[in-house]
Amino acid sequence: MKMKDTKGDILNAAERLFAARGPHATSLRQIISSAKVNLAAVHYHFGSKESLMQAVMSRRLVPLNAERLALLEEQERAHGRRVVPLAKVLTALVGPALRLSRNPKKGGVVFMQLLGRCFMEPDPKIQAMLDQQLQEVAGRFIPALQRAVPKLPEEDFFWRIHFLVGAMAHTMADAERLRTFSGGRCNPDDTEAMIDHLVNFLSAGFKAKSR
Amino acid sequence: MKMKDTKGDILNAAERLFAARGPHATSLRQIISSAKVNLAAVHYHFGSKESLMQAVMSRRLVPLNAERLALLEEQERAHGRRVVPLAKVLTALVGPALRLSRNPKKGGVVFMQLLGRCFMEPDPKIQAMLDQQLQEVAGRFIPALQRAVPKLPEEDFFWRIHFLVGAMAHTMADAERLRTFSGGRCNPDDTEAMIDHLVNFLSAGFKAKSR
DNA sequence: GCCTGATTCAAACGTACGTTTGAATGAAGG
DNA sequence: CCTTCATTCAAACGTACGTTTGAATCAGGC
Repeated sequence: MKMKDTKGDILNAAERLFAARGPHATSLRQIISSAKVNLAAVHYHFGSKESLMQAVMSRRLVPLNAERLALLEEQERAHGRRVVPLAKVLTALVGPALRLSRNPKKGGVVFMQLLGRCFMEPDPKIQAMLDQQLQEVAGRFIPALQRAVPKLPEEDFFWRIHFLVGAMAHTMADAERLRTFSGGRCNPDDTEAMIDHLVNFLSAGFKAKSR
Repeated sequence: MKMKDTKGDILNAAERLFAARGPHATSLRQIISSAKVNLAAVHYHFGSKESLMQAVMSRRLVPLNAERLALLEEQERAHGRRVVPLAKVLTALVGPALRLSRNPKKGGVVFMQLLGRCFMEPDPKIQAMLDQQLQEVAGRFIPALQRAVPKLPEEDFFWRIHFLVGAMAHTMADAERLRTFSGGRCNPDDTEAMIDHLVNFLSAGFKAKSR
């Protein structure tokens, strides 16, 4: 009855270390030392460091993106033929990602940080992987957002999507920094407050008059 | 009359490669090969890879931050005892950084990208360096921003600073991505338009009613 | 009890890294 | 001309990396 879950142990250790130091700055030897498994086990189970990274991301991203799409569909169902309000769409998009920090079974704050970092990662391999994972989400959310701000010129609209991604990624990657920076006035552990602040900020930004 | 500027060549090559692949993923050998200098020259002139990185950043950041402070002071002088409007403060903060891309003598889009990446860098050494370089700017701009939105509760205020940093950093690090993502509708080469879009977005976000 | 296939393991592979060394080079001063 | 000092250079240092290998271990089926 050993039941040692080598594969899962590697995934968990890799997730934690990738998030803390970045994928490039994390070595396989650090991972296997933390997971207490043999070095060759990584290549046996995953094939390469790059495939391991992909597995780390997929494990969490697939359900996360499914949740985003489900929330959006729920809103669209609830609103029938009417347009889903901007704040509802934004909440369906950023809520599941930020809420990760409240769910240790899904990686908790650790994976949230890793996901935030990946948005900023220069490595084209990681970029391609992320783009692929986000393709469906983008395809569904962009039209929904556009319907929510129908009078906004397309150029403004895409700039604001860009700012949205930046604000969201930075919040995911480094919410903890805000605690000290704000002198304790902000508490990143209060996830729902964090979501409200972000959605509130983004909503106002999206609704700004174009110039 | 050789006049070869080894030190400058290294700085330029390092800046370009650090920005393109990230400091951690760039090796000294890639840098010296691009700069066409000897490997030992890096340690002769800079001492270590880390010091080189610091030199790369300081060369641009010192004048950049000076420009930010000068613009802010100019606004404060122009407005006398009245409060400097939010958009003016934001422009003084993000304008000089985004305008880098128009000034090849100051590193152009290359350094802008590197600076954006550094905000997201996990490496504590880089974080400490950035914090130190930004200390004076933060100390001057935060009160100015706070005066510009005096009715905003402090908790909201600091969250929005956080979102501001994320949107700005992402815009600096990856404005080019928006060109393809928007299907050509957005043109990151038009720096002044980029600044307007960002300031417009951030202003609306900062002015949003607290909930 | 042995065979089979999946898993674990210690050891080594070749490569690339940041850094150091010590000699060669080159211009300036006496 | 010789010394001096800063700079450049080729070569090597030791270390760490991702990956591969082949044998050891283990479980379950016949």
